Amino acid sequence: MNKEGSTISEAELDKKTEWFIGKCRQMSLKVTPQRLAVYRELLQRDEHPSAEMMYSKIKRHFPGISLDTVNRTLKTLHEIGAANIVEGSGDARRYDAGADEHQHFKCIKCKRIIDFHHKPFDDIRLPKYINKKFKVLRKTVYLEGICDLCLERK
Amino acid sequence: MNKEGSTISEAELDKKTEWFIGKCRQMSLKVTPQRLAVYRELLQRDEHPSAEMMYSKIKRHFPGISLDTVNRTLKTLHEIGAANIVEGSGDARRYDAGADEHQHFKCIKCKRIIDFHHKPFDDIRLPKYINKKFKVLRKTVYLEGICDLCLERK
DNA sequence: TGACAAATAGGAATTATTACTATATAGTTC
DNA sequence: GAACTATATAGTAATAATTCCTATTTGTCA
Repeated sequence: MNKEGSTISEAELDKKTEWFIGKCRQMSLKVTPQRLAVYRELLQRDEHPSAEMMYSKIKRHFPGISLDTVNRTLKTLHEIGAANIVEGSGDARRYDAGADEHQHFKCIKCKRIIDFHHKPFDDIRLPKYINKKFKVLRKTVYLEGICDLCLERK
Repeated sequence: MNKEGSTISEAELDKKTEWFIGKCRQMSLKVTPQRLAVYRELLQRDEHPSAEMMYSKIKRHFPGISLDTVNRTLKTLHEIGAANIVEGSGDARRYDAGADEHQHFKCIKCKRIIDFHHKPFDDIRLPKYINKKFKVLRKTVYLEGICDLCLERK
């Protein structure tokens, strides 16, 4: 691993950048320096940054960029499949009364969270090295997608 | 299921309430009407409400309550094990460059998100009724706990 | 009942995210 | 390669989510 959390080689970086430029063209998105900067920065991070983290990093090499641009660009990257949003993140905190074991499906349209229970998921086994390194307080199978109601509506 | 998403009987509600009161005493937390109201409301919801959703609901029967109290109370309920926070929710949106398949471990202290990869998790099979009802775009095994660095620091 | 620690209301402050708008620019056309 | 046009950007304002602050109130226990 290189410095500052980077996990990618120069060659790999260039290859991905080229792919990204092609993808933008294909989607009729303009290849702006800002977009390139955001994408290339994200490629070099393995810490799952927030928009704010990305912003403060990119600003060093690209002083004029705005936070809104970083936000918009990350959203755009996600839409064209050049970035993932870490599951569950980015919406208001949600609670439940902690009843029996169950798993969650979250609708990305209406933000509804629906319980389901599939017994085999109750006892997924973690690899030893995980339990050795971290104190795991919670493990679950988590689904995201479009719920039945939003599918109809569509 | 009863009206308005309630899934719990009167008897069950009273039983849980009693347990909750005992738990508060045990933890030297005062049993305030607000706390009871929040807990009992949460028990009657199966929609995984946010603080805001809880607030607007509770206010109907408890006009004076403040949003901050609902927020604080939900946090307290979580601390004593009377409520769960839905995995991942409540923090800023986080991105990654969408490389190879992997799973996430999130540290609840420092909010760091760490990748790990356990091959068996790549092909967990969902029950048929899920795929039938929802369009699942994403499935993952998600862990939460305390990371190695925070364990040391402690 | 009285004393005290803890909890609350209400508002202010912070943080995260999105919206708005005038300006700038990538990509295309000629 | 100059001009055009739709898109993207910077900067700021607005909104949303959450937490902090403080004076006041209220459970709890002696």
